[in-house]
Amino acid sequence: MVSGGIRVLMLGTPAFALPTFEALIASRHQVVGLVCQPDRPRGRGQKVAAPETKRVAEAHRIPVFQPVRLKDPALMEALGALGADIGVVAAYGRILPDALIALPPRGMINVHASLLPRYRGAAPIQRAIIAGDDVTGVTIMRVVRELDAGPMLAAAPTPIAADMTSVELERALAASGAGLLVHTLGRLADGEAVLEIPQDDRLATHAPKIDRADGLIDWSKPAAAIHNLVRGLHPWPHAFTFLGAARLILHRTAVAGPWRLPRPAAPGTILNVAADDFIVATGDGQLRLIDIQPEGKRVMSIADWMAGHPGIRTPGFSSTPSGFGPE
RNA sequence: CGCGGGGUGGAGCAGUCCGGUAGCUCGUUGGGCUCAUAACCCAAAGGUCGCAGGUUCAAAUCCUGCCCCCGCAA
Repeated sequence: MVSGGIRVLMLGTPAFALPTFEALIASRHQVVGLVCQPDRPRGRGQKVAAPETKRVAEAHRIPVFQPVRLKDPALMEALGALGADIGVVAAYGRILPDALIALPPRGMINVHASLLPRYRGAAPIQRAIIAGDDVTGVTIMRVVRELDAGPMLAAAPTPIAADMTSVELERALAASGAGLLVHTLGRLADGEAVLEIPQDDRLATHAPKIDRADGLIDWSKPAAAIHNLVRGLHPWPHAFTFLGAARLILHRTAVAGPWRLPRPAAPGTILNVAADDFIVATGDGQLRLIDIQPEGKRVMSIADWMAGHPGIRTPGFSSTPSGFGPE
């Protein structure tokens, strides 16, 4: 049973890589090293923080490499000395040079958080939610030169619940991916013939990295699209809008109604403020706000916020800060 | 020393510039009204104004130091 384990080089940086990393450590295989991004200043006050995977590696006394430059002969030599049979990549965060991909004799396999060839790229989880998909998944594929384009060894679907946020979906996919990866790796290690299905490039879509600016709400879009943006960008970087000059982050919303309006309302108009109801007009349908966060404040329910802002109606929400005071 | 906002009854806020009885909305509790209600009316409870020191007859408010929360930027 303990026989047949192989030597694995892990490449992964953030939380998404953790379940896979830990599953490998717990498996019959031997993790001989971790490659992750360098410690970087993060958060307020520019404190330097270590990647999540690094802490786990240190706890298990696994050698850690945090190269700034990947095309470094000394690095190649050091990694080569580990004698890994295969490389496992999970959200490492950079494109790998050919020499590194070719370093382990059995190549490298990758855990990707989408059903390829859809959502190749950096932000497949968020993009799937923003698009309103009701199913996504994980794919195990071979690492090739082109980003996320290698032949597929295994895949598993995961449903996206109606109000799921990115952090919740990420947890589900990370767990699913870890199981699938270890299973697939086991078959490879046992010398089983694993079918490698080429991706149909014609069906490929891209999931570019998320940017803060992606969070700016366009109220002329349908309520459902805005709701999807809010949960797709939760917990980072969050969807936001402006009320007067103040920036407001939307944490939780719901598609409301649709109520019939006595007359058409401009997108961003505050339609209804009741005891526990706050409805905003969009380009198509209405959006209910549930939890918000004013700039400089902590997250609060819309009811709490209304308690301190009685009678808020105008000027409604907009995509740019306006100088006019709401009261 | 990256930039900035904030800490005031349980919650959200005003008051701070220009020191002088601590206020608003919501919630809670009791009562009333109502067929009824998250609605309305009346009343009550509930606060060391983040912490420490200083100035002053007097500090939420001015001065000094510190702690905590958050947005932006990375």
